[in-house]
Order: sequence, then structure tokens, then C-alpha cells
Amino acid sequence: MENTLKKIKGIYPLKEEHLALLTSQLRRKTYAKNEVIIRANKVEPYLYFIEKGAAMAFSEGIDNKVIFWFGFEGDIMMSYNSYVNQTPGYENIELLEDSVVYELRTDILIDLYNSHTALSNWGRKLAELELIKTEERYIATLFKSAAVRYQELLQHYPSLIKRVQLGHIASYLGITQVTLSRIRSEIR
Amino acid sequence: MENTLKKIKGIYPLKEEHLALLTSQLRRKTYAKNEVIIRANKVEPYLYFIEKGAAMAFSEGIDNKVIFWFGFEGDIMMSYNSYVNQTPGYENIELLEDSVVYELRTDILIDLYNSHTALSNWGRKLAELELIKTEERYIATLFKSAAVRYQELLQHYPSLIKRVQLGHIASYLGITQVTLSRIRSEIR
DNA sequence: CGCCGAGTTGAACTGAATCAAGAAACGTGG
DNA sequence: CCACGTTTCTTGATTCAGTTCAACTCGGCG
Repeated sequence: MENTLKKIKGIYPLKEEHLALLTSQLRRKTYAKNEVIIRANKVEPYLYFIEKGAAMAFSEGIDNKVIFWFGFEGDIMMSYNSYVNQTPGYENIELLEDSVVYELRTDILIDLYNSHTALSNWGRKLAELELIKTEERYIATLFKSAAVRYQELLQHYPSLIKRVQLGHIASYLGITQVTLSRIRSEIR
Repeated sequence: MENTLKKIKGIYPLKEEHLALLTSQLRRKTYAKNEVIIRANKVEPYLYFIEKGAAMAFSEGIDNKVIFWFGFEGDIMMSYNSYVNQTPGYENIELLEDSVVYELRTDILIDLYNSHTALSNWGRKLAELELIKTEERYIATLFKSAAVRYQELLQHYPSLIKRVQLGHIASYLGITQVTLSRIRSEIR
């Protein structure tokens, strides 16, 4: 569970003792490409660490579907809405490749938070780091062009074009596949 | 400190003892309209509860400026970037009215987190709630029209048009003041 | 009373969406 | 491993929503 461990340790330093409490609750699972791991409008009892694979989160409106997150090795798949409020979330998370994940029950995690300050601080740091990432993504959409964000996305995930199809990336950038294709031809 | 207390208690239930630890660290301050409370590119040693007043957060690019948050009574002004990583943030927060705030040193807050599980969980919940709000705002920009988001914003803050000028709201919605003016005339 | 910032309205322009057709890549079964 | 069908990507022509530029109105304030 190399990638998952690295992720957990990177969030907030934990003693072996506390780390063991957390990792002993993880269950290894494998899922196939295109499986929907987390569903909108449903309270989600698990969160998942991606050990190997790729995923996307999306929301569906009446006539459209918008992808707003991609995840790879070491990232966490979860519906924050569901996890924080125990209310149905608005996001679906679907696998883009056959994947290996470690699942964790959210109720167990919350028990751990309530009984160990170290783990509670780990959970705080997790939420804070995700908050910053979300805020940065949000601000980037507000004042960088799709072309710039595309190039930054590639820098951040060099394997992206190989692993995620263009239409998904376009949706993430808030433009059509046609426009992204034109952006790419201009870069060349 | 009615609004501030309500906010603190609403995040996560705290015993009197822990609540007192937190509130004893608050300092009441008054600031005038147009003052910039939090500056970009600077590590920010305080966070602020808005007891009375209004504020906006914005980022500046080379040729543009984008407002991405409004805050009123009971909201918290802080640079999460600065608070979480102790690195310079990218956001400015400016007051839109003469305001009364309670300020809190972030280093004191972090000490409290490390010494009391209850407060650490309060901090976790704060980050989680802010995360959900940011994510919702982000997703709303991705798949609701500016017109719809304008109307939802008014529902959420009925006093908005009285307290915030149109150009600021337009910037928040990611459109020009001219376009927002036309949206308004169509609603009538 | 006149100035100034904020908001509205009109006309021209522009960049991205849509519509549409063709090329390339992908995988599935024989 | 090849052949065919389907999906993904590219490219061109047209349309349309929102920006820009500009003129005008309204309300407060020296």
C-alpha cells in the first residue's frame, strides 16, 4: 500500500501507534474501469485511497454533466458533502482505469477523530489541504483562460493525455471538446 | 459578540470550558470601510470573525481582478493558504462597510488544536464546512448560468444589492457589470 | 448648481458553441 | 491477426451570447 501510506503520512505526521490505528481499518479492493464508486444523492459510508488507477468526479444537471476533479495514485475519493454532513452528496466518482483502492468506513474514521487528538489533527489537516486545493482550482477557473489551465494541468499530471480522454478534460476545463481540440492544434 | 459566538458554536458543539479557551483569545477591533484586512503575498498572522459589517475577497492578475467571496455577520475572514501552510496567500480581503470584528492569532489557534481534542475537532469541522461551501460555489460556476447564480445569491443574501455595488457582484459572477445590468432588466 | 460615480441602454465586435463531416484510434469477433 | 464497427478527435462554416465602446440617466454631495 505504498501510495496510500505515502499519502496518509504526507498529510500530517503520525506516530506508528496512530498510523497503525488508521491503516488497520483499511480494506484493499479492486474495481474495474467505468465502475461508479461513489454515487450522487446517496449517503456514502466509505472513502477510498487510490493505490493504483485513475478516477473522475462529476455532477449531473438536467441537460449537462460537468467533471470537476481527476484523481490518480495517492489521491482520495470521497464525497465531502456526504462525509461531513452525513447527507446525500451531489458528486459521482467513476473509475477511468482498472484500479486498486483502500476503503475506509467514515463512521470508524469519525470515532478515531473523537478519541485521539493526533488523528483529529490529521483529519483537520486533510480537510484544510483539500480546501486549499479546491479554492485554488476555483480561483484558477475564474481568471485563467482554458488554454492556460490546460497547460498547467498537463504540467501537474504529465500522464493525463494518455490516461484521460479529451472530452473529459474539456469538461473539466469548462469548454467543449471541439474548443480544446483547437487549443491543442494552436499549441503545436 | 453575539454573531461571532453563534458562528463558533454552530461549527461544532463545545463545552463551556473549551469555548472559553477560544473566546478568551478574541480581540475586538473596528475597521473602516475600504480597509484591506488581509493582503495577498503575505503570511497572515490573524483570522477575523465578522461581528458587524461586510467584506469581499479578491485576487489580482496582471490585467484583471476577480472577487470570489462575500462575507457578512457571522462569517470568517481568513487566508486559508496562509493559515494552513504558513505561506503567503493569493487573496486580499477588503471591507465593504465600517465593521466590527474579533481577531484571533492563528498560532494560538494551532496551539489550542494540539492540546485539546475538542478544539481540534472544532477546527476540523470548520475546515470541512468551508471546504463544502467552496466546492459548491465552484460547481455552481461550472454549471449554472450567471443569471441563475445571481438569483440564488440574492436568495442567500437578501440584503446583497443594498450592501454591495453591482460591479462587485458582476465580478463575483464572472461577467461584466453591463451584462449583469441586462440580466437584471430581463428579470423585471 | 454642477460634478462624479454607479447603473442602464444601444451598436458593433469577438470568441466559443453548435452543427456537420471526415480522419484516426480502438476493440471485438471471426 | 485482420476486418469491420464504434468511438474519439480534428477541422470547417455558421450562429449566438457576452464583451467592449460609448452615450446617457440618475442620485448624492461638495
